[in-house]
Amino acid sequence: MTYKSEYLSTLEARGYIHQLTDADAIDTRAAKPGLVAYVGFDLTGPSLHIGHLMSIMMLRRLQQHGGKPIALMGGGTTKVGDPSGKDTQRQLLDQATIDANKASIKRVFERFLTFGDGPSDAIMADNADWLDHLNYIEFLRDYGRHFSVNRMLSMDSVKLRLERDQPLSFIEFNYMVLQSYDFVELNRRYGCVMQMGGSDQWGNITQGIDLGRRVAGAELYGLTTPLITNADGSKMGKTANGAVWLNREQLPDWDYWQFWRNVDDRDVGRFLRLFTDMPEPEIRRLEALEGAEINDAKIALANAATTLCRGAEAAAASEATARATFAEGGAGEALPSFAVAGALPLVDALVLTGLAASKGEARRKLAENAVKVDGEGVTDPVALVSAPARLSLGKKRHALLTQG
RNA sequence: GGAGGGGUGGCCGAGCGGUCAAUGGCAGCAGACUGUAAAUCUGCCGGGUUUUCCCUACGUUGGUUCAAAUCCAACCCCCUCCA
Repeated sequence: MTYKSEYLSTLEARGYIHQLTDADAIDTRAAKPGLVAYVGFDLTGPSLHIGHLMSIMMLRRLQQHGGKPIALMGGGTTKVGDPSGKDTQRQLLDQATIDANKASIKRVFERFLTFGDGPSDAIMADNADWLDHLNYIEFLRDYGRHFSVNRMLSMDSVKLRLERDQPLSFIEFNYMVLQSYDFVELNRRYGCVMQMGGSDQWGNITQGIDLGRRVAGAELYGLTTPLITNADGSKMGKTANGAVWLNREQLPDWDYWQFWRNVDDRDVGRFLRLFTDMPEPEIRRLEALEGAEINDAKIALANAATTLCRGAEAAAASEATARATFAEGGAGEALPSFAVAGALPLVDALVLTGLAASKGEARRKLAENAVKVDGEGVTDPVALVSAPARLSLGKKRHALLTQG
């Protein structure tokens, strides 16, 4: 499908579109300036992760094409819990945790979006502003009557739970009602006419569109992004230590850069389109590289993606460290570093630096010939090390011991 | 409220008195081969201890037993059907 609006053309060309509620209408609307669209984010953790990056990039693209993006913090809905894609209800968070998560998550948006009061400046909203003070009876009468339980039961988020004999509590069942209401509220407050999100949000989005039409006569739209998997079919964004966090406090710049540097060959072009602003001709050139040369494309991807999320300095420092560490066998300053006093058992040092999860694992790795100190293989389980030293576990994981 | 089924390591899923730190699969880590890739093969994969030892763990708490993930009791939670 070809679009006349720049926004949709770009989204289509770069692979962001999974489903649209009304492609022609959205295209027409997007062709005019000032399209207001939103994406909602749960505040279940102190940081968003790579899985959210698609949605964030959608908002960024919208702003690049003259639209007005709204990042909706789920301060209210997080207290309820989205059942989509989950087998069991998750732990409900207390207010203090939600507030802390929100403060932390906000920071990352400032890197991707420009906030302000101008026509295409981004807005950050929080649905706690309207959900916290709802009056139950009033809400049921004004909005609850527009929801068909029959229909809700048929939605994937609910149906899958029921089919698999998994529990679904009433509070979770209400999640989509509240999310639908968010859409209506954002339409009222900011003239927002489109909600975007991952493909698992389709049901929640269309419910909101229906509700908007029923209670406000508004014409609303929805757009979902595909679930991004790695070329090998696995879910994208998992590493040894869990999710790839966007916040530096949760994941150091070096690890963030390394994540992109290590993507599968087959994913390089796709990821450049989705997760960087690199122009198409340059992407074409890079993804055409073959053999060992594809590594240049991966470095370009790592630099561009890291620059966006962590800043140009973080990207440059990581690249320099990578070169020093891998190409020259030395050590770059962006490697994780730990201060120690005097000599200590190598086994303890491996645990301290996080290269091994336990002393037992450290001993096993020594026996497996996986440990190096300053590039020299060590297998002695009772060896000592003293700073300064560079510890390596395998070829990729390194840490520095410094005198302290 | 009644009847039945079920809760095992990150996940799935065996085990159903000792030989169980618990089969197998997935995920993960390391080694070989490479390009900090993929695929493949090999090893590892609760914690501690210089290792035929100790601790923790099979929903929770007690009990039976020389010995329990396995038997008994109570309780908690989930699912199904009935009321």
